[in-house]
Amino acid sequence: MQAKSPEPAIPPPGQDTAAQPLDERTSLIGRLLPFIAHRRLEPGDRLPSERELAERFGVSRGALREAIAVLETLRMVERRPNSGIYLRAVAKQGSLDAIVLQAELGIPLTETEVREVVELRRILELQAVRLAAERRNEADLARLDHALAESERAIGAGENLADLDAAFHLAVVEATGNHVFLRVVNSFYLLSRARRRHYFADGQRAPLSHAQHLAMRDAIAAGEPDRAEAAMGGHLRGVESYWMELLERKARGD
Amino acid sequence: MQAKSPEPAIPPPGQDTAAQPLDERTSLIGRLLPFIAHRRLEPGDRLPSERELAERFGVSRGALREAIAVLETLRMVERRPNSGIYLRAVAKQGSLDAIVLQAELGIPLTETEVREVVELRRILELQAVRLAAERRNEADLARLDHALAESERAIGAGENLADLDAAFHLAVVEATGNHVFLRVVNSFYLLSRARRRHYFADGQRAPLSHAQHLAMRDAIAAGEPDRAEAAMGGHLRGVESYWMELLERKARGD
DNA sequence: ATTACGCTTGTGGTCTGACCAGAATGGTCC
DNA sequence: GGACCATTCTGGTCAGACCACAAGCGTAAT
Repeated sequence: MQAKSPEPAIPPPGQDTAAQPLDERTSLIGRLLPFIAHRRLEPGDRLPSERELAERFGVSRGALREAIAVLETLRMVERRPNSGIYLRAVAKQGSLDAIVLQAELGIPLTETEVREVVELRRILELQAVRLAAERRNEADLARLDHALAESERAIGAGENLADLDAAFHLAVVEATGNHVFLRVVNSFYLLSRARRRHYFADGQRAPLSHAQHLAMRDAIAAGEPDRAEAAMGGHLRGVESYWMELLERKARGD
Repeated sequence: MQAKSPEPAIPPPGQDTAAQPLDERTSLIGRLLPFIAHRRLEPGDRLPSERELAERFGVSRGALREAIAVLETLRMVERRPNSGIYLRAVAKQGSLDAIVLQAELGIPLTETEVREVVELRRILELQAVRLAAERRNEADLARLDHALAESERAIGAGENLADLDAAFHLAVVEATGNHVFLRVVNSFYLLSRARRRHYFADGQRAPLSHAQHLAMRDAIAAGEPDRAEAAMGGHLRGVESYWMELLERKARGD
């Protein structure tokens, strides 16, 4: 598994900007979201009709409808037959994947969202690593070791560790045996992929992270939830401090 | 907020079956999923072409594409231009909302999924109620009290408490101040809506649940995370035993 | 003035048929 | 055997049309 798309391997490994112009073809949804946000529409407000939106964005109704269907499944809008398309209370009703989609479109998380994601990730992963230590089986350990071996190779080759780091963490969650758990955490990793590539662009971080992963693996293999949780806690603290510094820097004016 | 669609209020309050014939118009996705499952396609396998699928399901290519776009955003399939539509490793890569969608389509959760959802819900809500007790503000308490008042009224009127119960629990999560947290938990409640209506169809459960909610509210208002967590833990235990009994009954042959 | 009816308009939902660029394929030629 | 090229098939997109239905509005009857 791990990464699926080829991708330009590693761009100029300096940084990934996370704010690329999104090609020139800017996916339709990527243009719809700013449009909605810019109009300051309140939840419950009606959007322009499909025909009007299609014309305004210079696409056919079919393409527009496809985009709206996606926004509907993410619970951002609601389509009422013979009536219109209505905005929903995104913060309360929107799905986690709505944020994932925005991230994939290059729209950065707000400061609040960053803090919330960091907090929730800690909650989930601390609990996951405990359960993993209690339940891991041979296949789980093999997955962990495979991810670790791949990481070691990648570090030696100077590759960006972002995806392999994710693979390890997801292997931990998978070791809980709870696949719904895995789905949720996977969304979080998709959410922060761009930023995590930036995180690991600093070559110093990869070896430290890897060492902490090794400690975690041992605790899991030994079946010691407390030690595993402590290891994960310390590991996350490092990542979280990165995020917090990022926010402070942005608060000071980038 | 709470419920959005009218719905027949409360069907014959005996049970909700969770396996309705899905009207006659059976949404296209609701037919696509069984088709994929029935063909025993492995992750990575290619689906028939859009044209072929459209013909097979008796719909236009546009309608078919809309459905595929939804499945793609839920990370169940992957569309590769000029190549085909490919199945993804749903259990590992699929989104939480994919399960929500299935539930809304009337497809019941597997036994494994039920156990996983129950476990994850406990993890999330225990942590949520702790944070709520630490951070709640006036607006949060007002939301909790509003939900409680509505519940009291509904119990008196003999209405099904499912949605108001959800409103209370979501108000607890909202009191954490973490909106991403709220999104995740909200998905869980959407996921089990039908079953929860069945749960509360037993009129005896509503008053007990309400009393437990009151205790939780007090602990949150008092700012006592431990007591709040204990209250939530006991409350969840009741719900979980319902689910486990359901599974056992199904295991014995419905 | 008030009510009841019916037409017009606008909406999402759907279908048809067509074109495009790019991959995948398979054959041909060197 | 390997490089090349034409054909086929794919998703992606478009334009134009029809449908059922809700809402609004005007008219007609009360």
